[in-house]
Amino acid sequence: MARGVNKVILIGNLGQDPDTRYTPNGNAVVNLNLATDESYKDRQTGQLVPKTEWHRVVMFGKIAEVAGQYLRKGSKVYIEGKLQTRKWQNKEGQDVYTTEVVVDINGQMQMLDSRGEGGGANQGAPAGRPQQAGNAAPATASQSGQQSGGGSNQPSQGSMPEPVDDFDDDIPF
Amino acid sequence: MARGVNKVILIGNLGQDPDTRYTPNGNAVVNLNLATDESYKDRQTGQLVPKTEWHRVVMFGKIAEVAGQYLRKGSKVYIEGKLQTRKWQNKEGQDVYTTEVVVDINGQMQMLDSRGEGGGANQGAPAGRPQQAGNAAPATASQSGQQSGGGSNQPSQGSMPEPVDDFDDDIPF
Amino acid sequence: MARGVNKVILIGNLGQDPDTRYTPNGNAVVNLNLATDESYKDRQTGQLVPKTEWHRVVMFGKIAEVAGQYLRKGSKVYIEGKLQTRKWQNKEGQDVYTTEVVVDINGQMQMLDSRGEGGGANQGAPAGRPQQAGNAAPATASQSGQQSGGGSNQPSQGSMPEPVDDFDDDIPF
Amino acid sequence: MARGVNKVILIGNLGQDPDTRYTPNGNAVVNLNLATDESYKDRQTGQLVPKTEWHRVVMFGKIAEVAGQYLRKGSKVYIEGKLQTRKWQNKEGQDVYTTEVVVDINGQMQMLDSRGEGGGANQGAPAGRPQQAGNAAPATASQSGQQSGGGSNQPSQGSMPEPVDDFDDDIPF
DNA sequence: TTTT
DNA sequence: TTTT
Repeated sequence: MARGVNKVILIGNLGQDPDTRYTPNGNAVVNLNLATDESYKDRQTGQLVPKTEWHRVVMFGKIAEVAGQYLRKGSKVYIEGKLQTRKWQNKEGQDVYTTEVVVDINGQMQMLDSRGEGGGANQGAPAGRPQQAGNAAPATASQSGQQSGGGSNQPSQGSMPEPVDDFDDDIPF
Repeated sequence: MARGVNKVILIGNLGQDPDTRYTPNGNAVVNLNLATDESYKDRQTGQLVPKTEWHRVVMFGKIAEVAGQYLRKGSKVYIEGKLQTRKWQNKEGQDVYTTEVVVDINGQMQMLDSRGEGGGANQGAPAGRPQQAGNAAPATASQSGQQSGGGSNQPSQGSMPEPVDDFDDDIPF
Repeated sequence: MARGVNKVILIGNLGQDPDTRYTPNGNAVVNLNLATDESYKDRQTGQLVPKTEWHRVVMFGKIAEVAGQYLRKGSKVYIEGKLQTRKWQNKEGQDVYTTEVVVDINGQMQMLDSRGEGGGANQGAPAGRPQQAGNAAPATASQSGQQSGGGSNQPSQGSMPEPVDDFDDDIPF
Repeated sequence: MARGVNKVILIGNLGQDPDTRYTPNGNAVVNLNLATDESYKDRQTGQLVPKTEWHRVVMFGKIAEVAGQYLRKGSKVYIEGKLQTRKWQNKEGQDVYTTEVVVDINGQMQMLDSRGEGGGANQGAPAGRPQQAGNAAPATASQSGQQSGGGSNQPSQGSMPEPVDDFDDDIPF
């Protein structure tokens, strides 16, 4: 239930292969960087200037499993989720805020690489939506009705992947 | 034009009165903090736990003018915008990233306090949508077709309000 | 699961009290007429002309129960659903198509009459969101995770309310 | 401007090549049939049953031109528009209502066949987004800020393509 | 009438 | 920091 609406809809491409982890309960958690492109007219030159916006996306549950298995660097994807800002401490002990698009049991994902390669897939890893039998990937994943054992759509601080250790420096985004 | 989709839809309440500024060209820029509420069931206790998400919203152009004039602390509002992450330096010279919901010429706003007071309005400032003549506020503002002089929908770094000076400490969010 | 995206988002007011029925399984089905207003500039006169669009909304499950109980004629509401076109026969045996916004287990509803009356409520029926204890209505209803007994989100022709009988003439919309 | 929100977001495939026409002012008007797929679990059999929903889409202005030029039968596309129900008379003089998704100056379109053929393109007509120079199609089209000469986003009855003549029988949808 |  |  929610008093208010908090909805994000993105269509973009993955900057890297998705990062898949698992909670202690065995629930998949996938982190993505998604690029959405836009171009605007420069006031001075009148030129059309391309501008890429990067989005940090976190997926839980069944959608995370599908995303981790079938999305690859360059994959085009539709996602629907909600905005969430997380507070954490960097090495200097300072508060840092990271805003993410959370795709949980109420979210949606749809792979949009229906025809051909996902682009830039690593060493034989499946990209886009492979056609071979026994590996049929759903183009869309929604989690409504799912009984996600660990309540992954509202993870407590403790069950979330620790963000600080995942990066080389203080800036996680 | 855009290659990709980057859309945010929020319904929430303002945490404070909006902060209105003007670019050198005289275009209004309004900053809001918007709360969206959600509640989730705690795994341990089974209790319904309320959870508030705060969103930093930046409005440009005509929508900004309407928002600055009619929205107040507590006002309920629908907004449609896009995600944008800004990079800036804090006092220690460290990179800091702030994600905002940008409501520009392509965005939309709708005031939802149609019946009665907006709540918490300061010293005589109009709140909600007052019915008296001569002060008729549009409940909705969209900017499509607007010829926003300063190109406010793609502000260069230079024309944006300097974020660092606006706060008492390093954390702008 | 879905291959494709089919999403409708509306904020509008009810033209009449909601029409609540029940399936043989006891699941609530609510029909609403929702008005969204828009104004456009007339080419000839340059005048701003108001234009109201009416939407036929059908709600299932828990959302339907909440809607039937708390929404009234004039109530302002946010809904999220999907488009669905139904084919039926009128008295002359001709095929007629009716497009509806279906709010089922994947949809969302949020009442937006938080302050004051919902407007036009009939004889003591609760309108908007009444404050009195024992009658606390959720402002928002989402159905994710709900185990809707009768599978009300994909009703077979047989379990749906018969559309023809509900109206005085052939035109159900 | 709008008092209310009326938004439709679809990702689907075209059932046929788009139907392009022009208003007396020379503005393009494109009609599409868009399929969105969904599957639901049958109550009796427990089987996953596929279900296709067909949407009638009408595009105006620049988006219509791009759509008419680059979309083809089978093309996958993202569109954002608004719901509109039109009333007209069939041959028997009866009122008929047709609900369409209108993509005008406030709408958006994004072609999603970025990699490879659009599928089913007719005799050499460009499908999907062809890569060859001199034929570069924008993957996305938005019309905000556009000064559409004929006010195509709010067409009067008179300037719209006459629906009755376009079909073999009384049912246009 | 599409798509996988 | 909001709202119910």
